[in-house]
Amino acid sequence: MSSSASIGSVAIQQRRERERAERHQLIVDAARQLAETEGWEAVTTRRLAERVEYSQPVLYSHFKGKDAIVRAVAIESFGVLAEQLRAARTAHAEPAAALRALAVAYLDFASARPALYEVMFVRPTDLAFGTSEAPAPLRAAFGEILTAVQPLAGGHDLETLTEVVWSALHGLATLTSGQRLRPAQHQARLDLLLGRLTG
Amino acid sequence: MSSSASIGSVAIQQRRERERAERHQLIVDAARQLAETEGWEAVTTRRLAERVEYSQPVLYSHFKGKDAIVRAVAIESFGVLAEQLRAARTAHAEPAAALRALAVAYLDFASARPALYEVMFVRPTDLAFGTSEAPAPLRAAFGEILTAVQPLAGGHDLETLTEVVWSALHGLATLTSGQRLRPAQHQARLDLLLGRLTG
DNA sequence: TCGCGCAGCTAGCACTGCTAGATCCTTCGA
DNA sequence: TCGAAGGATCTAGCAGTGCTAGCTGCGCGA
Repeated sequence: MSSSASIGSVAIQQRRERERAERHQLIVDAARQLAETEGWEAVTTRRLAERVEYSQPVLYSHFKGKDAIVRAVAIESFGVLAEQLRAARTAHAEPAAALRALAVAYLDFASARPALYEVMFVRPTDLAFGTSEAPAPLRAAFGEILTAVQPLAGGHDLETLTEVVWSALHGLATLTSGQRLRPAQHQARLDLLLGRLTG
Repeated sequence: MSSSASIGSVAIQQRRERERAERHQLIVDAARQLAETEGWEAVTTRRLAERVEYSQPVLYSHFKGKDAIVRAVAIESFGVLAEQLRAARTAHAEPAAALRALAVAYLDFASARPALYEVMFVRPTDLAFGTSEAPAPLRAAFGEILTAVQPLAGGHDLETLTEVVWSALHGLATLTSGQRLRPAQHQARLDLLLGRLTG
């Protein structure tokens, strides 16, 4: 029966694509998990292959190289961050409170998930940012900050002010993670920053 | 003649120590030069050894490991940055102008010498910072920012405000270097930041 | 001038990212 | 039902990494 045979081949191909997609995600998950528990220097192709219970070359049938795997983790993480920023922002009606909650959420993400923050913002990557080619989760994360800043922009250019706010948060996040700021003054710094930038 | 012999041995030992110190500096210079021209991924022990015209093991008689060489470059660079910040700050009598010049000098350093800035502030290192064990050039660099901020601190805690200013500059520096901010708005961001933080 | 001590080298280990080529298993057509 | 074709997967290996054990030969002191 040629008809059932062709139906079968389509179903089989679909199943294969589904299995491939699952394994693709398995690799990304393993990389993220390994990085979060042991740091990015522990993420090697051999250890990754061992985790997903396949040989190394399989990784290269899914990704062009190790960098592409790391990039996939980064893009996924932008989605997580965007979601958390949104939750924090929308939990407050008052603009100043919303921005503050968003800022706290941003810094919490950076300190709670340093490996993810590192690969998203610190490690030099060729991820497009400003352009329209930037991945959607990435634009979403920036959009969250922008939305929170908007009601407080006053006479300033919204996008410029957003860039400044983001830069300051990023600076606080990375210097804090590098233990270069006095931990006890964490909240005082944030208060001072937000009070001055959007007072 | 035992006296001349012992004098000779002292002189010889001094010469050896001098030569060792010169070679020590030669290694640090080679590492810095290699990093600035080809990036830190090009700084390998083999290429470094080739540059200084010795075999690899010689590096390990001077430094505990590759990390120690990189750290030496970082510490040296803190001295350079501190000097440039000082020059910019002392060139202006008016406090706001002095702080602005210092900020511009900071961002210029980051963009003109990205490899140095990276190893000083971006790469995760175990360099002590807040403590008194921090290397002198490192404390000097922070002190320059603090001195420039001081006249404009107003009612705020000086050290906290300095940390915030530094964080914001650091954020601008790293996000700019990663091409994540709109280049054309560079000056607008700095104006906005300084105006708000120390207005 | 001789012998010692140590500076510096050669060679190699265990690891890295990545890939060529062999192998086996699945699927399809006769 | 069976053989052949195709592709998915693995083994083995390359060139490079940081680092070190152990040999060698030179320079100094007596």
